[in-house]
Amino acid sequence: MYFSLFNEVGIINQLSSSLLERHLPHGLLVSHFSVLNHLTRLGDGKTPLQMARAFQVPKTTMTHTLAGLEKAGLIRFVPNPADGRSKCVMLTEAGANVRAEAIAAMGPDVATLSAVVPPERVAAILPVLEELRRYLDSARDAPQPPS
Amino acid sequence: MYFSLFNEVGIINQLSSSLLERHLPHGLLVSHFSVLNHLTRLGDGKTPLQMARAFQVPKTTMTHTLAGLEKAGLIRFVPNPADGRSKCVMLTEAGANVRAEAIAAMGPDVATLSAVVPPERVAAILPVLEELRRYLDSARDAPQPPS
DNA sequence: ACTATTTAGTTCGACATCGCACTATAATAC
DNA sequence: GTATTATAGTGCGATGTCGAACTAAATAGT
Repeated sequence: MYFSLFNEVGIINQLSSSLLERHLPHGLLVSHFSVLNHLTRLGDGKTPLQMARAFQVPKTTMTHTLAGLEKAGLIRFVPNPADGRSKCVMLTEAGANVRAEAIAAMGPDVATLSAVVPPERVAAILPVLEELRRYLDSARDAPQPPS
Repeated sequence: MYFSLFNEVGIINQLSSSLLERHLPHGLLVSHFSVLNHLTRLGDGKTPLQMARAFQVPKTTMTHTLAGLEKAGLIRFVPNPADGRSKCVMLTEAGANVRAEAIAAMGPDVATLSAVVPPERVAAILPVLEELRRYLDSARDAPQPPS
């Protein structure tokens, strides 16, 4: 049954990604949107490594994603005053706008979705998913116990 | 909140994939395992296109995945007697063994997981996820992913 | 103070995914 | 029966992801 669970999760991830990307400016992926969203909700000034950890992706992936966002003018880097090796990621106005527009563009879809799968049900499954994620996260670096 | 949902789903997908791949022979990915699993549970003799649709992936992706499995000797192709353009995917003994061994190797992990997130809770959220998937699938209208 | 180790970030290479264009076969039209 | 259209699968190119090795800066050990 756990296989079915992971199977569903995989397909939902695929479908939701492509659905979201349809509402983003050309060339922007979910990974880019997620970063913009993160910076908006939790405030900018984070370092790339912090964000890599937040998204559970390798830092090389974050480097790549941030490079794309900077090239598009949606974020900019400032040196980290507390650490010469590091940078701080700052959201630009263009970046905030792109995020806001994407969310607005998704409004109708979310509305339709919430009619099919009401928020209560989502709220009901979220804690389970979070727990699942925490377990998987903890099992990520811990090899299977000796048997 | 739906964003959080998709975010969790994305991370869970990532983590569960790498966890599963740790128990697969070197070079085999989740996509390969999923195909072996599918052929075992639903019977072999399916065409590549049928499988592409079942997994919601473009057919080019399925071509690639199946090529890898054939190269590893885990499946083999036979011509489709009903359609000269098509093939049938057959599971080999080696393929069935690899699947069985991977599942056995995951046993302890699944056991640990089921202690943290008991089967009842998984059973409770699966229908919601399935409904979510059905909606997303139906909303995937204009473009042509598979087929 | 000086060296060793750790850490932030990048570069590079490997590879999975996927869209587009193409071939071959089947189904349909007329 | 031939021409048109639709379908199954593949080759190719572009791109995202990620591991390994690298550079530079910070911290720990002595």
